Amino acid sequence: MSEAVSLQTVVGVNVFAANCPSRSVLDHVTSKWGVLVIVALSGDTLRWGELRRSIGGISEKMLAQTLRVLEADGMVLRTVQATIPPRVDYQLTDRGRSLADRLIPLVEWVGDNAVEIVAGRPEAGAS
Amino acid sequence: MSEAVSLQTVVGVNVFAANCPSRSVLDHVTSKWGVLVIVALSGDTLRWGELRRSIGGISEKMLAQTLRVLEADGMVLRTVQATIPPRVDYQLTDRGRSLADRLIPLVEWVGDNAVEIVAGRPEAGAS
DNA sequence: GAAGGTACCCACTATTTGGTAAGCTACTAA
DNA sequence: TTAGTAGCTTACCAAATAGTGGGTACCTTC
Repeated sequence: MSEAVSLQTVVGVNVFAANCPSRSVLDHVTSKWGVLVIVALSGDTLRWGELRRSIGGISEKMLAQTLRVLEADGMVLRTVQATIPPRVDYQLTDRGRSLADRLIPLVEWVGDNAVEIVAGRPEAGAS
Repeated sequence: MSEAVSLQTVVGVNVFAANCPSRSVLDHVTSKWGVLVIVALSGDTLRWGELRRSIGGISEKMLAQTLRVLEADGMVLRTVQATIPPRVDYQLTDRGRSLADRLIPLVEWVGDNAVEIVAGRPEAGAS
């Protein structure tokens, strides 16, 4: 059990504790849409509409909600230009970029292994 | 936009496409309890009860459900010994271990940054 | 004989998450 | 005049997720 224990010891807070506030952070950074938003912004600054179009299947509601959470956690910076039509830019903060460095390998892993994993799943109604 | 585009190009499938099957894999590996189970098992094999006790706050139902999903995706291996009382061991497969290699840096990042992030959040009911 | 441990499953309920569709402001183009 | 654009917000509803409490089987300990 050496490794798992050392993990809990090394980090400042214990993610394995039920009431640890880090749990909320973990939930945000591993949320369904949060991951994709962070990775999408890892390339460069995107406008609202660009973000919406680049993340297939996201609804406006979910995009807005996800961006608000990520902004509150200091991962994403929102810049409004009061022009007509309005222009709103989203970019990663330093913190967001350091998070993206951890998320990109994960997303790449999913991309590399997804086909195999899906193909290997037992069928739901197998006899 | 070079980086974000190259990310989509490099991986075999496009995680940004709405109907891509990789989305389900992404959902599983970033699920609330899935992350903690994988990381907990990264140290070594654990029994059902050990797993339950080491992940604070998880219910039996959620642990069972999470383990079934991870087993179906080939991340976790379940070994039953038909002794009395029954003994069931859970361990990572090779695939699970390679996933853990991507998840541990993320969880460590959360552990290192959680305090700062939580402290910096705007207060909900600020005047 | 009652209680406890192990590793679950099942039904029911509650909470959270997510989707759909509409509306909003202020403009421009047809 | 109507439609369209940009970037949202709100209300309503469906679905997924999560918790509770019970039951199971078989044995050991009190």
